[in-house]
Amino acid sequence: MSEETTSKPESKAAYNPAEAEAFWYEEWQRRGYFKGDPASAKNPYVIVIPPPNVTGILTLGHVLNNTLQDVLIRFEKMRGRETCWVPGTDHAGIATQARVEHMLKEKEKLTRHDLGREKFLERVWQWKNQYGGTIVQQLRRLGVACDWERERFTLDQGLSDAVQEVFIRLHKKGLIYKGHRIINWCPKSGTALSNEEVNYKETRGSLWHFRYPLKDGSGHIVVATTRPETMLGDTAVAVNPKDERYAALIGKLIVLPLVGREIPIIADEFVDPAFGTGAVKVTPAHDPNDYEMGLRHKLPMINVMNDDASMNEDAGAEFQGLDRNVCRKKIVKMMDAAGLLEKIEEHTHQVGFSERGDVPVEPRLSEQWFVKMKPLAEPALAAVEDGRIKFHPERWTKTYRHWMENINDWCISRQLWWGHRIPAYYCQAEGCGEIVVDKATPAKCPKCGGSCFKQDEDVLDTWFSSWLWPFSVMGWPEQTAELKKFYPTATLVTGPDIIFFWVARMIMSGLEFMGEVPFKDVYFTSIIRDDKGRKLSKSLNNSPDPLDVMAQYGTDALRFTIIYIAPVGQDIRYANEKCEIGRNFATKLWNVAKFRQRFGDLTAEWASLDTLAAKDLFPHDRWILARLDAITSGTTKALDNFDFHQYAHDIYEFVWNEFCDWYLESAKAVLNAGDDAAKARTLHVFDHVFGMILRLVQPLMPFITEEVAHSFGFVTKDDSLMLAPWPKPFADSARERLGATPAMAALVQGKFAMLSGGRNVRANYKIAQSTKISAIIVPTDDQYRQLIVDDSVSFSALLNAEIKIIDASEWQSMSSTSPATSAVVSDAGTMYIPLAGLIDSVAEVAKLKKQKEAIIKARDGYKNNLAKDSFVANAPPAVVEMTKIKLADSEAMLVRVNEQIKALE
RNA sequence: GGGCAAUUAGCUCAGUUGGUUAGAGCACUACCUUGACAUGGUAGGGGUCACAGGUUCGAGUCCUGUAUUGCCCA
Repeated sequence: MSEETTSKPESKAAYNPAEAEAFWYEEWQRRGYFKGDPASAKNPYVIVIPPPNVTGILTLGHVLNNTLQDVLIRFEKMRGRETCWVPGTDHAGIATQARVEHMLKEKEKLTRHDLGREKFLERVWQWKNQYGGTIVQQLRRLGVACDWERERFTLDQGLSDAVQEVFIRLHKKGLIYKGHRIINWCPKSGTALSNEEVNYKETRGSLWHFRYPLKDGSGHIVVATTRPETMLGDTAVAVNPKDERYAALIGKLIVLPLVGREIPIIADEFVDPAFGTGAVKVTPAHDPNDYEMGLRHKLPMINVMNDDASMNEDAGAEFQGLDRNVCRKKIVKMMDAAGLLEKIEEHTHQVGFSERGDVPVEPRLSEQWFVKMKPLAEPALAAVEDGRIKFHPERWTKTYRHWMENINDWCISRQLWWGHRIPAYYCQAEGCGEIVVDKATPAKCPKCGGSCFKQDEDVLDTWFSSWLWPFSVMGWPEQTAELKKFYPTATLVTGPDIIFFWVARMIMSGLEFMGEVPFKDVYFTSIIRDDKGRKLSKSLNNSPDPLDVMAQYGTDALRFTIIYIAPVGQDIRYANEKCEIGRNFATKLWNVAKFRQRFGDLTAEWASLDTLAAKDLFPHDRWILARLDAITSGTTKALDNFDFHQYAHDIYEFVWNEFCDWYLESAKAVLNAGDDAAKARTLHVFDHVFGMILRLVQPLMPFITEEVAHSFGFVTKDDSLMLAPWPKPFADSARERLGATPAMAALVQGKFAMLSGGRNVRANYKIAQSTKISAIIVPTDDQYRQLIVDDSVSFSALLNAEIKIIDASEWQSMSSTSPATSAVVSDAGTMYIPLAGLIDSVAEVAKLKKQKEAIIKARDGYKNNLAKDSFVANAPPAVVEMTKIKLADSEAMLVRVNEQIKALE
């Protein structure tokens, strides 16, 4: 360790996150703490990272997602599991290719076609090697415990082998096929897309009503369309067979305007008589529904567009070469001129946009490779339905089920160069047309014996490699030690936006190729928005750079904050200023350390409480131990249930509002005033609780906890908090021996309430905190009496008061002669604070009367309940019992309040 | 059109299988630089839990409907 990071906290004014972060991350890595050992005998706990795009830079989404994974890994490591978190990136076909193409155009005025495939790919690899590591470097800044030696890239040799193997196996099984289908074409990227890569957006457009003249001259039929340019590819007009308006026209021919083609009027159930005119033009090569109709009615399918969405020669000489939008305007103009434009309606409809290009996709008929999904989907759906895989929050199973039950075949070919090239080879012999799917160019055509082959030009969808990620990163198809030990993985943490793209498909491929689910739990993260609820985006400039945030507030602060503010299953509203929560919390921990530093070295046996028993301890000691016990159970349960929000809140509340506000201040009094034995026992309890707090916080704030643990000797120099065992709740016997029971904790809390009441009096009468007051306490019963007596050192200090503990009869005789007092009536007893000359009787009476009203209201509630037979009969006995106690307590308190009111009036 | 969520303090959110007088952070008010911490402390103000019905001894919590908002799918 360096001088800087081992220096004692007291030597620094404030915690310096940057130093600790840089030092410890290196150190953890150097010591090999992130490595997962497949030879370990321990029960494995494995996560594969959702591989970020190699083009990506760190966003808040990554911060959230990876912090969650890191919390789980660190938590499970402390619980004794053999943890392994496999990192990596994906090659992001379209995005990366577009990036490099853009760069080439800007800098060298070249297109990829100018360079040719091979040279272009060289340039992409060059780019990848230079810039592609950005995000994984940035991830390290976040402190993630990834096993970097296992870092993978989807275009690595091993992963590419897996892709090939899978393609060949599925093809052999008949689950991969090549066919003509209507696909979503992205004119900007120049490639086919899968259905999942299309986002539907509500778009204001027009509904054009065109008159299509009947061939026999008997009139016309009016069709409505949102895409006039596609009329050039129309091969029919369809009406609903039940639609009486058109019954007589079915079977007649139409002369397609501007084109002159004769097309039939057909009847098809699909047509909605209520939409538009009830008659629709049918363009089978440019619309999925029309395509289906085309198949049913054996219509010709005429593709009228080029790859860039300009019109092709089949659109007719007059339109060839026009962009689809230009063509649209021209068609409308010409139809209008011909008197065939009946009307134009405003029309809002859903238009599919390319996820990548953000331009409207063009549905068109095209020959592509597809995966047949139904046979893969069925077992994948079953795995989630029967609980082999659990989704958190559970409701996402519905989304999953709906998609799985309505699944379409997956278009996997992309007209790109950057990616896994499809392992299909076409026999070039004249008239043969054989396609061979294999790992390498075949030597001989099985059909014609020819030896000249050409490999398919296209590459595979990036998700076609990502869906193998949980096992391809472990070396599949080789049967490696990693695969045996680490598959299936434990938990997947990802965003619900890729449930179809990735999660569902990984489940399919895991079951298909490994025969086992790829993970057991899937935690779906929240989506991060800005504080106004808008999505984070570059164009809105509302997307903070996490590196800046970490520099400003500290990595631990950002990690803590993002988990702390993440609502359960809802979107996160993020603003940089919220990181103050995490920063302040880190500072709080740091200051606890600074405080503790003043009282010497760590208690040697801090980790064990075996030498302590209730009789040695102050009530406030027993209280903090009881609270630690509860918080240990609570945080463990929260993490077991992926309730990260609960975990962060529990630990925050405990540290701040219980440990610091009450325990530390109580202990301070003993440490400043008590005897040596009491001081030693207090430090023992303090150190135990603080040590356990550091362990409980470690998964969430690994840097500051490690730093503090080392500076105090909670861990030895060569050890780490990362390797410390996760705290366990007390055994029943220990809880009893220490007297650290929930019942005890409740009594001590009653004492604290009395103290708050006393402080309230001080505040109301503006008595300076430095002014010592006196307080006469009449405890409610012996239990409270003993407790206040035992804690009198801290009690006096916390109120800065000289206290006198007496019983009710003593007070009776005292009160007649003593000066006016302010009274605090609480569960623990009544505290009288003499305020000679200061007392404001009117205000005192008002305060007491307000309290009286509240007590009466509560008491009546209890009374009414108990008066009802139905309540006593139906409510659980424990509730009835508690109500009786509350009734008795409130009546007793009412008596005390009344007495005091009487005394003042 | 179908589905999923959400609606609790000025703002952002908790609130476990229905059971004490509904909580936290931020913001707000007053006081306080006290030997851990002003990135702080103490005390305090602030909510008819979206609305309307219903079930129940008891509803923020369960059911039905309505309104508003967001997301997903077609």
